[in-house]
Order: sequence, then structure tokens, then C-alpha cells
Amino acid sequence: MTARPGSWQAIEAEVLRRIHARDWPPGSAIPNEADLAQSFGVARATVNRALQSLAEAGILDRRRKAGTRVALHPVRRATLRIPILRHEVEAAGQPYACRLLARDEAPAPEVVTQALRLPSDAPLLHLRALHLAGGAPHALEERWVNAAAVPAILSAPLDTISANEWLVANAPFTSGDFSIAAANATTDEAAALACQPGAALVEVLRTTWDGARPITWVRLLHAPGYRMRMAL
Amino acid sequence: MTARPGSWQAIEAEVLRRIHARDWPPGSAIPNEADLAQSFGVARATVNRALQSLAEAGILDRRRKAGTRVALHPVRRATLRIPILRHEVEAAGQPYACRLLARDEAPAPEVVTQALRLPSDAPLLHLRALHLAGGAPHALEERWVNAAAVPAILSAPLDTISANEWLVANAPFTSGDFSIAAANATTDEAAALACQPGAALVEVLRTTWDGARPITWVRLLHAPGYRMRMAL
DNA sequence: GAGTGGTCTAGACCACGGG
DNA sequence: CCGTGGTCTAGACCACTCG
Repeated sequence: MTARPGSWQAIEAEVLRRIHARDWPPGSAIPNEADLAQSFGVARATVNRALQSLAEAGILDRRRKAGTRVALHPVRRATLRIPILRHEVEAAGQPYACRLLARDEAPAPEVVTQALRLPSDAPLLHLRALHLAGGAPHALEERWVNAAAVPAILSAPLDTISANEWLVANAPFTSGDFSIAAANATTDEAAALACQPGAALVEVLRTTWDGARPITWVRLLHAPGYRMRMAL
Repeated sequence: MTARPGSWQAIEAEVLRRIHARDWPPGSAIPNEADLAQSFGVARATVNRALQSLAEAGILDRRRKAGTRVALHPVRRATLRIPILRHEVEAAGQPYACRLLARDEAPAPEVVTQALRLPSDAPLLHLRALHLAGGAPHALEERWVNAAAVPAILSAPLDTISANEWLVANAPFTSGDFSIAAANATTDEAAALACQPGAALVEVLRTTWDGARPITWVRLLHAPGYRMRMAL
């Protein structure tokens, strides 16, 4: 488990140790790369690799000329892996299924068109699907797809493959928003998810873009008991 | 905005372009580093930097000898910044306050001791606090601190500084778990958060460790309307 | 202006792991 | 075995930004 002496991981661990040991307290400046390299007996590039890793993790603040400082408030970052629902379910050892509940091209609500920065009369494909895990409802998906950006979706076999999965394979995106909140189940949602009306549900909102072109807006309502886990 | 030609960012962008353009479709192998370096006219280390960046982002799968492949299912990662609550509130332009509701050393529930992998009779400090934003309830915090690992907390002025902030400054951690779920407000919680009983609340569970030593377990209940946002 | 991090190069050796 | 990625080195130049 211990990194090879002289490796950048070893340097990283040693720097971390000194920070935790308060040798280098929060807010203080640490020696520059050249000095550290000499004192550790490695090349500067190796020190650079270690410090960049720590900076990326938010442990250090680095600025040219100003030098490297221990972050005053180490803003912790958690990385959330967002799997395809099918994979998530199957990874839990349960059979997955997806049922297409609705599909139409009705005009989208303002919330959606505004989030996608599209005119309110833009032609959007509307989909509603229920994801099942082991026969039980897992999540309810409400989706709007920008048909202008992904015309092929109009002829996609969405009763065979979930829109989620089809889009991942056919419409790569470059950026997006992702947010999590809690919502009480409406009577309709409760019926679809086989839970009590008013039950607390995890609500995930996602918008994706390919460059400047909006691709899709989706709202996922997870069945009660759902929990998103990450490591710190 | 465009990266300098020959920089690793430029290589990264070009590789990304070829992936999006389906020159290198999902699952396919791409040339090895040496070949790419030659064709791009840069050193192998530069190509390595670019490909490592893409691998870290989940776009590429890299294995020694097996080479580099375009990830079949680009598992998207969202990085969530976990700020100190006070900062989060103040960043929203609202005055922050924290009220300590309870503090005792009663035995902890099994859920807590098990999550911390401690014997069920381990001495834990129990805290309950209400975080306020602009005078309105923002989040309810239920916390258990491993007094054995952080004895100084027993004499910390927790009516002045939130336990959250005190721990960040005085008890660095090396790893932790983080999970998000939704919960209906109990009558007690509703009273504290000034909302309706049964309201859907975002529940955050966090456990932190310093090496093998458990530090703290905390449950945060956010007031209705709370939303965690991240970029993809 | 000058110090510091950011990056590139050319070359080398190593570790992993597929065939 | 041996090809591929992972990493280290020594040296160099650049870019940013603080003073």
C-alpha cells in the first residue's frame, strides 16, 4: 500500500502528512517546487506532479509567483458516478426493465424550454418512462429531447432501449447541469412508483448540451429508499 | 479559449474531437502513445498527459499492454463541492447563524456506532444544531463525534462556532462516506425547520475517518426547497 | 522585473498483464 | 515473453502575476 520512495505518490503522502501534522498549517506557504525537489532528492517534475494532484483535490492553492499554500478551507469534493440506470440496477444484482409510458410531441412547459434556453415553441419530443428493478418500480423518468439537435431519436426504438441509453450511445454531450432535491410524491407519481402519495422521493434534474446545442432535459424521481452514495 | 498547438490540452481536444466524430467509436482501441506522439509531433509525455486526463474523466480506458480504448459507456462523473454550511449560506448573500440545540454524551444508536465501526458503548459526544440562513431554518444537524479520536472537542466553544467548522479546522480527515437521500419530516423535525410534517427533505449522511480512526457521523436535514447543484 | 508554477522534451527504466 | 502505459530525470522555456 505504501508508495515507492521517490515516487510522486510518496511525495504527495509526505506533504499530506506534514499538513495533517500542522508542520504546514492551513493558510501557510510551503517551499517552492525547486526547494522541495532538492530536499526530497527528486526532480522538480516529480514534486510538480504531487502538488498538482493535491491542488486538484483542493488541499493546496497554487498560483504562479505567489507560490503554493495550504488551503484555508479545504473544500472537500465528492465525485459522484452517474451510471446508466440499467447498469446501476444490474450491478445491484436485479433484473432491469424499462417501460415507455408516454411519448408525444406536445409543447414543453416553460421550465423546460427555459432550462434548455430554447424558444417556448421549440419542437421537443416528450417521453415518460418507468425503470424497473426486479419487477418493482425503481425510478420514474420525465424527459424532453431537442429533436432539432438529435433528429434520429424520432425513429429510435425507444420501446426496446431506454432513451437514457440510446442518447448515451448516439448523442454525446460536452457539458451539463445536474441537481438533486427532495420532492413529495404526487398521487400520479405515487401510483406509478407504487408508493404512498406524499412519500419523500429523491428528485434528480439533468440538462445536457453538445457545445451550445441543448440536447435533453430530464427529471428522475427515484422510488422511496433510494440513496446516492459517494466517497470523499 | 483554444489551447496552444502542441500543448497537452490541444492533444486532449483533438482526441475528444475524434471520439465525438466517431473516428474512434466507443469500445475501439486508439493508437499507442508512441505512435500518437509521432503523428502529433510532440513528446510521448505530452500525449500521456492528455490521455491520462481523459482517462481520469472516464472517457478512456487504459491498461498496460492492452492499450487505450474509448470507454464503452462513458460513466459520467459529477464533482460535488461540499462547502462549510456557513460559506454556502453567506455565498447566497444571507446572514448565517448556528444554534446549538442539544449536547450530551448519551449512548449512540446502533446505526451510528456501526457506521463508525465502534463498539456500541463507545463514548460519543452527541450534538444537535440548527443552521439558520437569514433567520430562517436552513438545515438541522445531528452529529456524533468520537471523543476518543478528538478529545479537544469536549472543551470546544460549540455555542460560538459550529461543530462542522470546528472539526474542519481541528480534525482533518483522510477519507469518508457521503450519501444523499430523501426523508419525510417528522413532527419534531418539522417544528425545528418550520415546515409541514411529512415535507420532503434532502437528507445527507456523512461519515469521516482519519486513517483508521473514526471521527464523526453526521446527518443533515435540509429545509424544503434545498437543491444540490453540480456541473457535469 | 523577477520569482514561481506550468509545461515540453528526449531519453530511460520499470511494472503490469495479455497472449 | 514483451508491448504498453506509468513514471522519473535533467534541462529548458514559457506564462502568469505579485510587488
